[in-house]
Amino acid sequence: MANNQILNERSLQLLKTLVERYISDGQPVGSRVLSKGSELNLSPATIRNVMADLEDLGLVHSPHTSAGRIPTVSGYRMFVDSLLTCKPMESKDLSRLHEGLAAKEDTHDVIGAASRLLAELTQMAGIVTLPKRELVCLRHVEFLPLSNTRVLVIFVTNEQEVHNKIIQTDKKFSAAQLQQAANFINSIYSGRSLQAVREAVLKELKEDQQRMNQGMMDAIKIAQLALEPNGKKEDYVLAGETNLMGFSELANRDYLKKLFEAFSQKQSVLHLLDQCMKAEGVQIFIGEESGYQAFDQCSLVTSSYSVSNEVVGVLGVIGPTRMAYEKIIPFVDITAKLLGAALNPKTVSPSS
Amino acid sequence: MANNQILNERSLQLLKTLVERYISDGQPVGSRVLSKGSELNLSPATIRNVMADLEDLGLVHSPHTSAGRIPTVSGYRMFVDSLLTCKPMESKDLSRLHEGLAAKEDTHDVIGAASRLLAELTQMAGIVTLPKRELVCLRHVEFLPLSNTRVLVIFVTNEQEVHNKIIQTDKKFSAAQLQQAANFINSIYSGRSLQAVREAVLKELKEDQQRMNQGMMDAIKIAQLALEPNGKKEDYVLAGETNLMGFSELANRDYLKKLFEAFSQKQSVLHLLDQCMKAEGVQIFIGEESGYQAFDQCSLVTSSYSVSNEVVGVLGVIGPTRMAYEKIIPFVDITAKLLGAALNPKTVSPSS
DNA sequence: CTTTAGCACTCGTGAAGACAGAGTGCTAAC
DNA sequence: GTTAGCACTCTGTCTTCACGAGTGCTAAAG
Repeated sequence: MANNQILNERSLQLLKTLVERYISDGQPVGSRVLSKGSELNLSPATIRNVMADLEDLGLVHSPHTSAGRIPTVSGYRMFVDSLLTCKPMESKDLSRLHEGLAAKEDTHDVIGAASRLLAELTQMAGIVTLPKRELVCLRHVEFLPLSNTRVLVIFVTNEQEVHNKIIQTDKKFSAAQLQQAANFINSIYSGRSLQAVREAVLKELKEDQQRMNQGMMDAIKIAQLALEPNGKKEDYVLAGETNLMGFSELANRDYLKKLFEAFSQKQSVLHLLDQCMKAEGVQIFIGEESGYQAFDQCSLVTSSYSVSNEVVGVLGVIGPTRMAYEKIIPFVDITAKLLGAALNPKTVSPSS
Repeated sequence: MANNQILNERSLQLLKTLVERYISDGQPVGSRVLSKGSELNLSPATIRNVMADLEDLGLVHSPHTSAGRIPTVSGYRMFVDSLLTCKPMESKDLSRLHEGLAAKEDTHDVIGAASRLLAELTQMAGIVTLPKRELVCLRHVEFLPLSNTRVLVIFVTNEQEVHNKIIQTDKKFSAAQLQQAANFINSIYSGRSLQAVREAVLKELKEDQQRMNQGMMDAIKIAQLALEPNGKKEDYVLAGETNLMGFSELANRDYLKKLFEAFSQKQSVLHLLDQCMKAEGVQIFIGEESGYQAFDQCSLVTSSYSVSNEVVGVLGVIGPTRMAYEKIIPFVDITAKLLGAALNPKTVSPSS
């Protein structure tokens, strides 16, 4: 009965116009409007038959007997995967995007700007993960003594980012000793990616202990502690969450609460975004597909972004399942590319 | 008619129980419950007379003819200022607060923890401003060359905080020159408050140009740029905003949207908190008193917090006007003191 | 076999009316 | 000054009713 064969050209065409119609109006679509709205000249009665088939296949459903149909998650999925015709971005938006991402000093500022632009131009929520630190080059490191055996580690990556953490060493070092250690690390490892440095340091620790003097040993040990995968996991910058409060389909107070709690918990969002990181190109979660209750009324359109051909983060847009996918998808895609470009290290300063 | 004389002991007592009752039940309070609920043995009819007086004075009002009374902003104000009997904190909460603030490495972690505790223990929203940087001691500064004439400035304050910014110098410096400049600044100014350093630097620039060699001049100039009041204004950490979505009096979707927009705009919130900074001790804004539409359904209970007897920030709780002031006020007060203590610089490491 | 017209049926919405409950203001008595 | 009593008012809830929209089914037409 629910044979796929039944999905002939005509049914698909009707599903497409139904979804488009529902996205633009937000009302369940009845057979009458569909009859007039579609190119095919079919009577409402015929359409009703087709709709019944689509309903059997789980692509649409009726909120109640005498309402029109609305797409189910599978319906949206089919629409997005095979029926959608993307619209090019409006040039107004494109130039807004360009100017918004230009002329930002700090990486964090660029990320924040991207997030805000995503929100502003879609009128939904924008989200951008901070670029993965691992793949970024070490430029300079600094160790400062705190009380007892605690050491403040500052490292500068790429051009402009500064990170810091506090480590516990197993013995007490003076400022001078730490300075020396930092000099040593800088001279050897500066310019390599953090990941590469960590691996090199671990290798040193295992293999070549004989060859080194005490100072070098200390330096390596401190470096090893400093580079330990950070407790602070990846993070993201969210913007325009409040836009989501305007959508009637998300208007339920309890649901909104859950959603916003998920945003501030961060953890489930990060997990979702992590999945998107693996896939190249635009990735879409529709409604329940995300697997998180808090998002089952939302869709998430994401794309990973890259710096020097290496995927370092994800950005996206969160909105109600009823969103204008045909505009959002190319928009997210382009924004990801522009962000990657904006983050690309500029002419690196000569190191003297 | 609206003579203050009319506010005799009994009226005040009734206003007090009315407010208490309304705070605990959330329902307009009628003369019958008030008659039973108050110590004074008065009939409902008498109470109605008193209520009419209170209404004339603008301390209570009726949502409609046949509902009870609810306090107005002035009513709350009078309650808070002269009628309130504070309850001591529950020891359970107190110990939760102690343990929650202890054992945090980073200043930012402490602030975050404080904010989360405020939210958790009150079931409303907690807010804490980052400590003012101005009054904090410079410990170490570092200059790194970027491309062209841009210099990355890193400074470490107190024990554990690291800040950074990028400045434009008027000529190009080599890494070595910058290193020298940093050494110079560190040796002279380390240990003084940022504000003091800025003043000293400006003074040097104006007065003693003759006495210095080129290197010192450069160092001072760079320092001056680095210490320029930062574009990044003060900031705050908010927690538990989502708790606010649970209150029926804030349940209006448009209002919630405005409120959350104000939170992410930050600017009006910062302005409010700034006012609280000036006043010692607990400060309260009830409803419209804040002067911001977005908060006219909310109350804000704040207290400034101090490090080494110097006010450096503000913390507080945001909730509906109908909140348990008698518990919240001492709670905010104590939290502020504990936060101040937790931020107090511990035994500073010998700078050997 | 597919498409269409016709019709009875269902469901949600909004207006209108009835009614109980809560609380008031006023008046007159204590 | 305080209280009891009473008429009045307003809200919230429930029911009823009519309406509109849209369906599913059946039977006729192509």
